[in-house]
Amino acid sequence: MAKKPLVAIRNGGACCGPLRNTEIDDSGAVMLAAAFAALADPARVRLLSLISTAPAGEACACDLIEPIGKSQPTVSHHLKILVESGLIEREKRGIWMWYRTNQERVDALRTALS
Amino acid sequence: MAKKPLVAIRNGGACCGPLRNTEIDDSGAVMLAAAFAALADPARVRLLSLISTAPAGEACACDLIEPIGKSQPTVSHHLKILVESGLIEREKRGIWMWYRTNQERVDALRTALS
DNA sequence: CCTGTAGATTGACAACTATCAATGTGTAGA
DNA sequence: TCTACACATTGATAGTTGTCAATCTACAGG
Repeated sequence: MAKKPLVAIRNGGACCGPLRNTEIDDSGAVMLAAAFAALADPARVRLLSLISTAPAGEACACDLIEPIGKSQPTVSHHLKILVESGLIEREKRGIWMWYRTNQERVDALRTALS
Repeated sequence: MAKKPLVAIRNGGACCGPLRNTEIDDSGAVMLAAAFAALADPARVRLLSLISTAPAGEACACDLIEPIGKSQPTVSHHLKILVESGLIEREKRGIWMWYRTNQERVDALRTALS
């Protein structure tokens, strides 16, 4: 039976360092996975995009329902998941609910993919 | 009944542009959501991390089972999901299966969060 | 060929998710 | 206070996901 080499045969020493420098521990993985799960639905990806590109970085819930093309409770449900993940925040003004991104959290995800 | 202003009250004109410049369309959102779904489990986040930080950017499946702490079929299942998402690739050499990241796909995710 | 090993696949089940209709809650105008 | 509105919450249901035991496939050494 062949013995597995300790290091991959390809690129064995000459080239490129690892694609990431930092190993992700277990609790970090749980947090990252929860954030990625919040983006694991097309409706939520589009909601984050709509909110991020909205004027002044804020969007009213009333302007998010029609472009998503789902029922109002369903859009509200997706917004709640995004809020609970920390990727967006919400604030009530009058009868409208305004949403904006939490850029710190989004950046944390981007950093994890570096 | 109050009339909703066309633009958010906060930061109304003076400051900062949108957090993202590009609106994400529906088919793009579906693809992005599928990729994020592949990272929506702590085991898969750790697998991607382990593979990315492995020497020469490659890791043997046999070295991935113990650190994940799940059964061999379960780890194989998670690796399959990552492969099908396009975030990692695999190659058989002898009796071992070697995994490496598809950096182009990972970068696409990072760009989407910019 | 036979045998041992690496790891993928199958089958089953419990846990979770997306969706909508119906309903509840809080706000503003009359 | 009554009414209309914006949006959250509830309840129900169909579809999806994570997990492991058991099994299958392919490779290498003898």
